[in-house]
Amino acid sequence: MAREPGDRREIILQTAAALFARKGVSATTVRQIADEVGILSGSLYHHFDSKEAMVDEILSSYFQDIRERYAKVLEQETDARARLHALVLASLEVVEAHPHATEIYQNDVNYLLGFERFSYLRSAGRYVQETWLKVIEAGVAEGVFRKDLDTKIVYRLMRDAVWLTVRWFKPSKGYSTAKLAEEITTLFLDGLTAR
Amino acid sequence: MAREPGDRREIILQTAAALFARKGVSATTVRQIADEVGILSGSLYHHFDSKEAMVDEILSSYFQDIRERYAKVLEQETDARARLHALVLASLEVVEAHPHATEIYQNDVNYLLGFERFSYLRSAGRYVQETWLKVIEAGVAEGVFRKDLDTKIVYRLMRDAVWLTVRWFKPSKGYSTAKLAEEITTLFLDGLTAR
DNA sequence: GTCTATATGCAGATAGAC
DNA sequence: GTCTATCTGCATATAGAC
Repeated sequence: MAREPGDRREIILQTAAALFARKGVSATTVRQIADEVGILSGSLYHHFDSKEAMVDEILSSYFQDIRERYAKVLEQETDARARLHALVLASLEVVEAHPHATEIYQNDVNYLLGFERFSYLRSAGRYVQETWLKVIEAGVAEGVFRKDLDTKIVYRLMRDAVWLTVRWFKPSKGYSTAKLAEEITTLFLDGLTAR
Repeated sequence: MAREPGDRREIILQTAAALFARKGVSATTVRQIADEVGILSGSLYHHFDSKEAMVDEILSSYFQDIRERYAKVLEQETDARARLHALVLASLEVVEAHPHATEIYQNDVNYLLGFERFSYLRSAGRYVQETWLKVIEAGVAEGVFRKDLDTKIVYRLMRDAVWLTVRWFKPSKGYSTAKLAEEITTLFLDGLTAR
């Protein structure tokens, strides 16, 4: 199997992402990344300008994917309950596709926002929030969702519950991402109380 | 107002906690801590053995407080719904009392678990999980909570939603910690769907 | 594309004067 | 209890040979 050009670069990026996710960006050294790839640290700079450039590439493509998937959800679904479920599922699929990026963002946003180059993370976060709020507020307006809860608080609770699944959920044959999406949706929509 | 002995130490610890919470433990330097306190970095070592010793003290007292509050909840409440609500409220009160420690733990557990001295964080996390699971499973056994959801998943979703409030919730006159506890409890128990 | 070699700076930490 | 002064090591990053 022939290796594409850019393959090597991709391996470095994957290795770096795994380390950033596990120990944090700040605590991960370029030497550790190089060691794991099997080259010397100086050689990394043939592929990337800096450690931050690696993080940047990881997170940029991450948010690009989120935008695309969220846009599709808004296109395809109209029913409030179905839309919220689709948003949960799309997010879990993003987590599955980019577990390292998700973890890096969740753990290190505060740190990264200290760098000028990562200020776009603010607008990326805002976009996600606006998408969820649109769906939740439409549901409330239609009378499908409760009016007595603060929509922004509902969003934040769902957001943290959904994205933090990255820390403990690994899809398996017995328990798929789709099944987890079902469980999360019914918990938040129908509640834990037996009827 | 006379300053107690140990006051200075406490100020250093608070300053360090705020920095650790904002930028992460690894990215915070002892010099930054010292600067903010208004002394030189070397002087910190009169009060603490190392940077990690500061983190240790912050997190130890944090989990001690959690244990005490959780024990009280189990003592005082017996009804499943009331117990779950009390657990939510107790956790939010811990967040309010130790916002920095909460954030440090949430953001940096993975990194800290890389140090031998922080391995106790594993058992601390286990204790919290067991307490919640006890309450949730009792509710299911009593028929008050649904039987068709995975209790461990329900726990993890609630856990992340509750503890991550530290990132966005600041109690105010118009919106207290108690009110947020109500909102979280009714969302998880009764669901978002209008009836 | 990787290596050798190295610049440069800053990290955590210590010893002893004040 | 803080400062001065400093050790030691490791961090990111670069230049140029191979």
